[in-house]
Amino acid sequence: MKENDLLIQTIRQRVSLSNDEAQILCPFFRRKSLNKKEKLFPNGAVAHDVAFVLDGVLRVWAYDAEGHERTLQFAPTDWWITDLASFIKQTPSDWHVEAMENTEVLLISREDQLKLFEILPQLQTYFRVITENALVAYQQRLQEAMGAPALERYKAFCLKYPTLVDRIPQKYIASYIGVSPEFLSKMKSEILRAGKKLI
Amino acid sequence: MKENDLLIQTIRQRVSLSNDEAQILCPFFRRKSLNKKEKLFPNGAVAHDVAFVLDGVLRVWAYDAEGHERTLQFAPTDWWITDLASFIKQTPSDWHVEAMENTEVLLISREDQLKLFEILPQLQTYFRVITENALVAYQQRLQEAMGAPALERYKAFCLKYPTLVDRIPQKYIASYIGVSPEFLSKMKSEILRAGKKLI
DNA sequence: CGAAAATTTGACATGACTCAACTGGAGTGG
DNA sequence: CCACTCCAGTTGAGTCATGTCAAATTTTCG
Repeated sequence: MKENDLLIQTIRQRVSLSNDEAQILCPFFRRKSLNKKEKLFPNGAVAHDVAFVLDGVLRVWAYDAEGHERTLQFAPTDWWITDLASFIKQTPSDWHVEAMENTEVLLISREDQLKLFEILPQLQTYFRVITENALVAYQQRLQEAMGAPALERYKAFCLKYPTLVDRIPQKYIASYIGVSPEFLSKMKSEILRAGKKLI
Repeated sequence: MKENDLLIQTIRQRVSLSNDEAQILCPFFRRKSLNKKEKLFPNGAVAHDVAFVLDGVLRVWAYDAEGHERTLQFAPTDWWITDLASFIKQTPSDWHVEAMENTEVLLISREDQLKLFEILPQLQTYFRVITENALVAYQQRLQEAMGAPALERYKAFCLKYPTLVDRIPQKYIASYIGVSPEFLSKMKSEILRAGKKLI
């Protein structure tokens, strides 16, 4: 049960959960290992599960109208991730959920998640709260995407994902903040040339 | 209680609610009228309440880095709206929630909402589900904002808010899709000139 | 009817993209 | 341990989508 410690601990940051309740919860989750570049589910399949990252990094992405990769989200340790639209409606997915490194996750299916909400009401509270917070984060990011210049969006990324900035290839950061890899490179060299500190 | 019918009916589209339960729920809501241009709460105050629109239209907006208005969301009849970040944390608000017409709403405070979740668990389910759906909508919109040209975003707006397209001033649509009012005007005349149908 | 607001239009400016060439590491196999 | 390849990153020239500013026009509404 060692591997579930992180999960329990993370949930307990938001709602109370007795040891007995934790024992009820654990069997609902399955552990899975993904190799670098491996996907959580095949292209176009239904996202049956939501993943809780134990170690490694996952990334959700899709091609845009011009055929470029656009990254919706990164998920390092103790983040939840899936194709939410596919997961909540159990319809074919539009997004790829892909490991950027060898990654360990815990999985729970939508069906089991809804069962769990019946058995442990505070789990529904937990997911309601993290969904509310995620919604706020997307609102802010949309505001940035529409109103802030690319350099500001890069700074915001560096603040939000400090552990990833020097860990993942830069082109994926570009695809997250919504600029071409070339332009991100130019912005960075501009920062250096001006001798400015980023934050 | 006539005025609460729309609320009950809207909730019943997602979760079951007996007549007795509906009677429990109603007293938690207060009715309020807003005049055109009136705000739901003063600039910078805490968003104590979330609003359910009975009639009229509300709009959530803020100034971006360059001092332009950016519209996050419109809420016509039977939509929920507030400054979510302020509402869930009960911290001072960054966004303005403003009536675009004379508008009737039902309000419930965060405190009462959380109480209600204890009394009627399916209400928590209801809000979890609509929050999940809102999150998916923001993910799609972010993907559009980053990857799709302005004309596509305008078309998407017309599909999402068909009742608003010819009801609200065009400059607010521009501030929602993230372009200048001038550029939206130019796109529209381009569509006409080309004789193309929008959808 | 008249004033204020919204929209349109045009000339010009610019941030960000494309394409192509080049540089530099990281891994691999001989 | 070298040579080769492959990907990521950099740089530059040219282009395009969208923004800015200002003026003209239309619509809204008191």
